[in-house]
Amino acid sequence: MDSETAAKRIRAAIRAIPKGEVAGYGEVARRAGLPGRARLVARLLSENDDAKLPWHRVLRSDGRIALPEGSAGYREQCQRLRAEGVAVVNGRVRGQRAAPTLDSQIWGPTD
DNA sequence: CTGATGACTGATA
DNA sequence: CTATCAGCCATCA
Repeated sequence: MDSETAAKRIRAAIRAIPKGEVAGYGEVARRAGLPGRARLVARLLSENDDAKLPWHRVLRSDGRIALPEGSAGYREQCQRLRAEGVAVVNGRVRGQRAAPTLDSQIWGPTD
């Protein structure tokens, strides 16, 4: 599969994240059919230019904002998440993990 | 080809 | 809880 397809799948996976929910890089990559490509997802977000892409719903595996605290992107993500009803405290999303909340919510229990 | 780099992850102490 | 370390993948000098 070429990078174009991979990127397309990843964007689709991110777009599938419902408002008010969050997902981890690894989860997104896995659901995009690209297991182990968490860093690829990160690279895409760093280069993404699609305003329709809810990149702010993508967090690290520990439920933390991936961007460095104080950076513009960090504040942007925090703000957007809170605007969607996601409780963000000290750069961390309310909840111990990010992705697990999805699996049964978005993608469905069976999968 | 080799090594460095990054919006990463999991294991271990 | 934080700190280190070792994988991992794609890209680039």
